[in-house]
Amino acid sequence: MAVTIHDVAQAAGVSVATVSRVVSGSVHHVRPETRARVQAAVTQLRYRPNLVARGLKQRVTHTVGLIVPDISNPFFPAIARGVEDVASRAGKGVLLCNTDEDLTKERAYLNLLDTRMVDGLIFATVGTNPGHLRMLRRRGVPVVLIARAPRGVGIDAVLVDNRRGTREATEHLLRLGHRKIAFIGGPTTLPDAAERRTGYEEALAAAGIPVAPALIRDGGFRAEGGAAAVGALLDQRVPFTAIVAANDLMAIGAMEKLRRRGRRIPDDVAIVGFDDITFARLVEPRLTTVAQPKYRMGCLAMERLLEVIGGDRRPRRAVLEPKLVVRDSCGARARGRVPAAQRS
Amino acid sequence: MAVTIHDVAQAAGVSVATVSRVVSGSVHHVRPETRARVQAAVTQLRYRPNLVARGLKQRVTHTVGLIVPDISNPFFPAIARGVEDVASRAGKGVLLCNTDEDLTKERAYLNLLDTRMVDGLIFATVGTNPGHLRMLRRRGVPVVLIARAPRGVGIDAVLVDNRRGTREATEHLLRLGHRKIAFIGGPTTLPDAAERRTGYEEALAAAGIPVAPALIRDGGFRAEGGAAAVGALLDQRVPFTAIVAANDLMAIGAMEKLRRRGRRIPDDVAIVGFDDITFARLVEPRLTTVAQPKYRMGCLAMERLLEVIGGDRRPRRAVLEPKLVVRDSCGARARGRVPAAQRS
DNA sequence: TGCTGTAATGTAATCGTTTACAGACCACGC
DNA sequence: GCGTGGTCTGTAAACGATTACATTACAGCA
Repeated sequence: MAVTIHDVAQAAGVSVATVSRVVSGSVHHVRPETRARVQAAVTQLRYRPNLVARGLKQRVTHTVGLIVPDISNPFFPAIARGVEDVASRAGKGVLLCNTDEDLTKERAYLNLLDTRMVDGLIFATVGTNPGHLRMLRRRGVPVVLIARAPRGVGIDAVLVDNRRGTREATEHLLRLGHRKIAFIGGPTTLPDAAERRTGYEEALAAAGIPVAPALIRDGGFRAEGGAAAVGALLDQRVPFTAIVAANDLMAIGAMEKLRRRGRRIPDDVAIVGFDDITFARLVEPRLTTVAQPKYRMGCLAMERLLEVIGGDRRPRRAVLEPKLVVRDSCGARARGRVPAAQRS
Repeated sequence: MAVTIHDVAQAAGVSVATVSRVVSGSVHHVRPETRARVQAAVTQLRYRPNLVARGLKQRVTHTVGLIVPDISNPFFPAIARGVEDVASRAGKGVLLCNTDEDLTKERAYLNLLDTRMVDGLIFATVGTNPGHLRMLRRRGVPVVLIARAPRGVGIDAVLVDNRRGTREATEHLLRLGHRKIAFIGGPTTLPDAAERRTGYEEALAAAGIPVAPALIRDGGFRAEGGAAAVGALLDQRVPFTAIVAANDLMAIGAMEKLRRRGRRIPDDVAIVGFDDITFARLVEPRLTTVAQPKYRMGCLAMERLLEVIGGDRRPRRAVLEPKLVVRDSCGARARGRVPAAQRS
């Protein structure tokens, strides 16, 4: 059915080797006249080399795997987009895998991607337990981790400085006069959730404010979790005037809950998120948040992966600086108003 | 480096054909004893068949292409997730492609996916001009369109009833007493944008209300466009008490703008969106919207694609019913309050 | 003239599978 | 005793490319 290299060879009156040399732009010499004849046949027959066959022979499939917990989590699409943009420019395809942070699925995908002979992997997932990673490393599979990386595994990674992010967010609130700042964190088993909490604690410590366990809650990185955490805070009458949320989803969930309980933002409670997902600037009030350069992280990860595939094997990790984007949810931009903590 | 079928054959003391028969679960008979020997060798050597080689021989790559305009547009991740879930259950991989609705990119991807011998394609993109589609059809590539389908091309598709969606949204506002209802639409070149507008006009017509061109604006399906459209409406002092937006992004942009101009939602202006993206229920007030079953659409499209790949060639299109999700942005749930249009 | 080197092209092996075909073996029925 | 038919297994030819190696032709040179 499809046109093969044999058809072209026959049409041009040459051997398949010659066609291959012309088509794949090999270094070998081909007489200009022959080359022209082959090219004519190629265009006439609309020949396009079969990448599967080529992949089998050359052991390069021009395919990479992108493993995320859940593409419908708003944090990942921008990353995926960055990865795909760079990949497609380099002629590589991106196989999308959702693991739901389920170890079984993750293992299954890893095996699958191996049998598919992908050229490399980008891991933007949590469940990356070092066992897997070490195995991949041993097998020599090019891998780049993104957003999360277990300590002590010598693998390339593109990360942001989580600690610095929450530290700056907390410092911002301190500067605005807040002293009772709650923290809604992610599952503490995740390294980045732990780092974000550390940043918050560091900022408090530097300001000479003791860390109050009652002010620290787990919101599981989900909007509902953020709402629940705030609900508990209010129910237990723990006093607070500001919140640092370890991601935007929880911040938005918290805002919603605060509003239902009659608290105004930022007048009664100031809040800062983390990630800067698309909707951070669409909620009301617009959410002040620590921006992760998600798209750029995706690009960088793919660029690094291309280098690793190209043979560069000295694990490097890029740690990007997060950036505090000040909007309206913390009261800093409300010139006329005075933060709740300073009133009365 | 990698373990091949030859290694297994040697280890088990049989031919590669026998190994293949055991591994691929072919119908051929293999003596239980031999089978056991082979299986032992397989597990001992950790053999896993090379899908590239298998694909070349069987002309099946267990890969499908998913073509979307932009995965970072919040409408698509849920679709992608549905597609991927069903695909992975069927042992197929999903190659993600972003076209930005650019015809050149689209064509490039189509060629690429062809040379990669993908088993089929899911097109969740706008730029689907019938030329492409007809070519695919001619080549016999299994294709399923999702969310958008040009008329008159006999290709499988999974759609929602756009007209009905906006009609119900508009009827809902009419029932609440609104008479001056603005419509913020998408680019009218897109068939679904046109359908949504038609639904709005039908509802007005059925209520005996003339369609006022001044109330109809193009928001380009983007948040900024929604804001701009509302801004223009206000600047030109076109009176309106409610808005139907052809997607949630525009609705959210519009809400933001209304708020900045001092209009309260839903008291001064009621608003209904379309799509029910994740954030529709996170904005304040929570957005009433016409829900598209995005995840299910992804699942259905992939299920249908599997059937088409399996040989079922009679184009079928599934038209799903959208569902109006009533939240707080239209005033229907605010029992104590009276819609602005009925006040004084 | 004959030898050598190089450019241009062809032949065939290879990548790792599947599978058509053939052969070996055995039991069975006549 | 001998064909016949059924299992089981092996051999080798695909799939569609790349590429090591062989071959040819011809120019340059002694």
